[in-house]
Amino acid sequence: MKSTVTAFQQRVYDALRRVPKGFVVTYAELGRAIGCGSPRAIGQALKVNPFWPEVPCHRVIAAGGRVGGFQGQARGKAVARKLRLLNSEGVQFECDQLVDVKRLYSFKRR
DNA sequence: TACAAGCAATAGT
DNA sequence: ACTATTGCTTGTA
Repeated sequence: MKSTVTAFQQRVYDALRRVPKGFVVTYAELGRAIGCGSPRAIGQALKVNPFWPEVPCHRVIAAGGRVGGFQGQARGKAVARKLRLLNSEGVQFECDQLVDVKRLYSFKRR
């Protein structure tokens, strides 16, 4: 199978690459950055993630500071690994929730 | 080409 | 807590 990267995925990866290390971004913000109102589409694109680890999908979290899912698992070890990765980058989580909301990155359009 | 099903969510009730 | 909505991808006919 050939990895078919669509324009939408390109946008998602491009926006995600803009996120600096130690920061996280929510599906809503990311979707807003690429002009998409459906975070599920983003999850679909991140699930394939042909640009790993260049595209840090583990930096994408759900709204409200929740963790969300990872690698196709909305709950499980994969999510625990995601928390561990983020914790290693300086983002602290507690009870599957973001501790420092300031770690949330916002896409500023200008 | 057309239709149907699925996905790491969010918002509203 | 549950249901409805939403945008995109993939597979089958």
